[in-house]
Amino acid sequence: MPELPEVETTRRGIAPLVEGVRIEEIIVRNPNLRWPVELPAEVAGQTIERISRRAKYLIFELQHGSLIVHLGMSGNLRVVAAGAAYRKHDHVAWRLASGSELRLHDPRRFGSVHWHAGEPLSHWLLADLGVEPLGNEFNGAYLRAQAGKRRAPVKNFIMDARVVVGVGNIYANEALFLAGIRPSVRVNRLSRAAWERLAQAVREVLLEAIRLGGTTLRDFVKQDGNPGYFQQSLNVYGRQGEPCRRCATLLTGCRIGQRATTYCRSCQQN
DNA sequence: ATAGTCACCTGAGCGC
DNA sequence: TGCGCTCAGGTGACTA
Repeated sequence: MPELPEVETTRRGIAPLVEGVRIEEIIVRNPNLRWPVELPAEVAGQTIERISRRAKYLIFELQHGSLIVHLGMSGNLRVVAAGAAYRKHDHVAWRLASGSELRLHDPRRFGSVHWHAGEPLSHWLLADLGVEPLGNEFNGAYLRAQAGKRRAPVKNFIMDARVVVGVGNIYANEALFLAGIRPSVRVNRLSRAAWERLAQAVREVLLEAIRLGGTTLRDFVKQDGNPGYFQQSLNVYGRQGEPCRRCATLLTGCRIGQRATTYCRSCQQN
């Protein structure tokens, strides 16, 4: 489900409800997520000092280490009253001293929960990640340098987490539309100006999606149970065969890197 | 090193 | 109503 805006929306939603609160107990109802959930007993009793984000990972910074949570394709985190009935696919629950419970709900179980005693960014899942798209190092020159002599389609490249993190299938399609770049173009064929437009478009689309609370396609809900509203702003994703909002040309669909791809053959010519 | 493919899992939607 | 098929917001591991 979640790309960077949905993860950030989740972080902002739960932060005021969990920061500074002690974890009384962690209940692992089903450890069979993407990786087995194995949490040492010492996690209970610690206070959540801060919840931060790196890429699509949420980092619960505790007193003596971190919980690193990924929501996979279908995960969400919500804070509910302690004792509320479990729903199907509520796999992990944090019983909090505030009397609430934080719950990880993830039908497809592509999400994960890791305990890491050291510096969180040194965890193997986080160690080799590329730059944050909303950070200072991310710009056209950086993308161009990273592309080097590579020949991957630009859509694959922009979704490569070793280059830049947080850009999933929805926002890759949307950013390429905003930048006027065809998703299939090989990265060694893009001009300086195109890279600059793309960096700007990625930043713009992510910020706007965060502002609107993310994109709700099927089941994403914010921590308060409400959906995000960015789906109403989608220009191309999921709109194959429908008219381009800018020029009314019918949008073209194809698959790039096994993922559904939609673009306007008129507006996106590089 | 890079590009492309596969796998993990459940649920929704569609055609028949 | 049911069956079988396809597809879905991610990403590590594998193959050439």
